Parts: sequence; structure tokens; C-alpha cells
Amino acid sequence: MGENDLEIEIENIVASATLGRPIDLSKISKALKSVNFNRKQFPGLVYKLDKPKTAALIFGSGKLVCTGAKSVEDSIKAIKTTVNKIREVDPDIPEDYEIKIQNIVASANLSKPLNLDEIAMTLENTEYEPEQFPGLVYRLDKPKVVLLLFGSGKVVCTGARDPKDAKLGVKKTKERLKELNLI
Amino acid sequence: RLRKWQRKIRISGATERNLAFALSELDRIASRLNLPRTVRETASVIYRDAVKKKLIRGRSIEEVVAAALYAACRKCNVPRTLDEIAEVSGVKKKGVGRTYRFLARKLNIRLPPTSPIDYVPRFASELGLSGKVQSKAIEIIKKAMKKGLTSGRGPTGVAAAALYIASVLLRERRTQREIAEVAGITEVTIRNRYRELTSKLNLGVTF
DNA sequence: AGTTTACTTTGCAAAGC
DNA sequence: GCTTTAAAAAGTAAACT
Repeated sequence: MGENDLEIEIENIVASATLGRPIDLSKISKALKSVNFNRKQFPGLVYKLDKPKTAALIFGSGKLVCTGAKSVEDSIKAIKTTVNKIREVDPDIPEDYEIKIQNIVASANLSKPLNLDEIAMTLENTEYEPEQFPGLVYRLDKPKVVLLLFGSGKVVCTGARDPKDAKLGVKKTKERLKELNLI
Repeated sequence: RLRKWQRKIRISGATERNLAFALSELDRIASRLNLPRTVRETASVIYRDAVKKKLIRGRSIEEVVAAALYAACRKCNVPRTLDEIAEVSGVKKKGVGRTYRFLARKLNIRLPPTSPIDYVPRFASELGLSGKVQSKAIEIIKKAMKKGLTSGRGPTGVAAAALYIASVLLRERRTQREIAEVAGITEVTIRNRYRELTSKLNLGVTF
């Protein structure tokens, strides 16, 4: 029957934005508080915000990366908040700029224990090295995502740029496991 | 052209030098790990295949040699952990693992994960445990596998815990510390594994 | 003995070595 | 390849109580 029980939980979203104008990172690092900036260590300025609990990496080129959001809305909100902070120090930042979701990490539960040894032998495109990591790596082509399958039945899906693909990835994985009687 | 000819000689000379170096490294590491000739031969075949398919680009010879040996050990069921390979090869564990995965993919080497059972004879002999204890440990491991208690767990930890339980059951007890040392894991891991095994399998004993 | 913290794996962007 | 960010899964490790 229509098992719509796949409750996928988004755990992390990576998004990027292009402001189209160079940014003076030194100026920003002096003006903002929760900032870390070591040019020699990493070219980006690390800015952590509390509202949507996220971290942003701001680059001199005018591009930024936002990580840690648990929803697309929060990710966009975090970027806008960050850009507004940059504006307080550096006006002339355009009103319109591109925001792109780059990666979504989601978790799910198949609610059934998994025999990873069997899955590794039967399922295609897998990597399973329990000596190095307890999860089995399964690469899907159709939604181009990567899943980590655990003996507990818990699953992690990463690589999706749209929440729908993360859900589809888990759904197809579940179906494939059923097809192969590996449920 | 003479220049082109000289270039070829130079290149093949370097290639031969690299191969000679790789094979001597392979032998040095294999000796330190007491690996039988079959494993060394398997490893050298894997290494030569890697060279033929030009898989060494961007990787150090040491890394590929270590990964080839690790793969050969698994293929021959004479397992050696990544830690052991890393320790004597001087290559970081992470590098050995990464290169192994790369070689396995490119050379279509598909090896099932090492079974905890494969570690039993080696650990048992280093601990001076009898064949009876080994058989008991293997019996425990098989039960654990059927009940899904080995998925995701490190093979050495499972083997160590099974040997610990078997040694106690057959009155040839070894301490967790002794077993942890030969298995190259911590006492906490042995504790976690044997607690799980004794609680989920009917082994007739409560520790 | 048990606890806490930290690291392993996957995916991704950013600028530069 | 690396550097930095974030977060989940489950196992293992090192350091402490």
C-alpha cells in the first residue's frame, strides 16, 4: 500500500550566493563580532549566526557560502541576514543576487535492520568497508545522490540539490532493497 | 630520431627503476608483516596491473604498494589491518584506505569485507589459545553474523570479543588487555562487543 | 568499568596553494 | 589534493572520572 511513511529529515543545507561585488574582508572582520578570519589558513571569513544557527563563509570576491541550515527557507534567511550585515559595513551591495542550494544532507529510517554484508554482495554501486566506517555507501544515478546505509536501518542521503531528490533517493533505495529481498 | 629514442630509454629506465623500488618496498613490508609468498606474489601482480593501467598518477609508489598489499592480504584471506599496513609502510592509514578503494574500483577487484573469522587463528596463536577455543570463537561469530550483530562493526573487535568469551567459557581465560593488544583495539571496544554478544546470543553465560 | 569528546564516511561551494 | 563550514548515521579511540 502507499507507504508514505518515509519521513525524511533535512539535517544540513549548503548554499552559495554571488553578490557581484568585491568585499573588503578586513573591514568586515573588524566590524562584526562572531567572526574568524585567518587569510593564511583559509581565504574565507567565517561568520557564525545564531538566528538560523548557521555559519557563513564570506570571500573577497563577493561570493559566500552558508552551511548548517535545516530547511531551504532558513538557508535563504541566513544568507539574507548575512548580506544585510555586510551592507551595514559595506553599502553598495546589490539588492538582487543569486542564491543557489548546493547540497542537502538528510536522514531517514527504514525501520528494519539491514544486513550490510548481503547488501554489499547484491546491490550495485556499493562500497562497504566496516574496518573504516560502519556505513555502506550506495551511489544512485537517477537522483544523483549518495546514501549511507547502516545496520540499524537508519539512512543518510547527501548530494541532492532539491529536497525532493533527497526524498526520492531514499524512496528508490528502499524500493531497490525490497526488489532484491534485502529489506 | 635519436632524441626520441633517448627519451624512450630514459622513460623506460625510470619506469624500471620505479618498479624495482616498488617491488623491494613490497618485499620489505611483506617481510615485516610475515606475509607468505603467495600474498607477495598476489600483491606484485596487483601493483603491475596498476602500473599498466597508469593508476599511479597522482599517488606515491609507497601508497600504491601498501594498498596492493592490503588488497592481497584480503584476497588471500590472510588479513592484516589497515593500521598494521600503515605502521610498517609509513603510509597514513587514510591514504592506504583511499588508495585501496581506488585500486579496487579501477582494477575491478571486489573483495567482501574481511570476516572476523579470518582473524581468529592469528589472534589465538599469538595468545596461545587452543583449537577448542578457536572453534568456540568461530561458532560464536557465526551466530553473531546470523543475528546481524556484525554489520558495521570492525571485524577485529568482533573476533577479539568472541575469543574473549570463548577463552572464558573453556577456562583458558585471557584478560581483555591481552586480547586487545594482539587485536590492535582498545579494551573498551572488546567490552562493548562482548556485552552485545552475551546479551543477544544464548551463550549460556552471564559475565 | 563507564563517560566524554573527537575522529572516520558521504556530498558541496568558496579562493588559492 | 589541502585548507574551512555544517550535520546525520554508528563504531572506535583516547583521555578522564
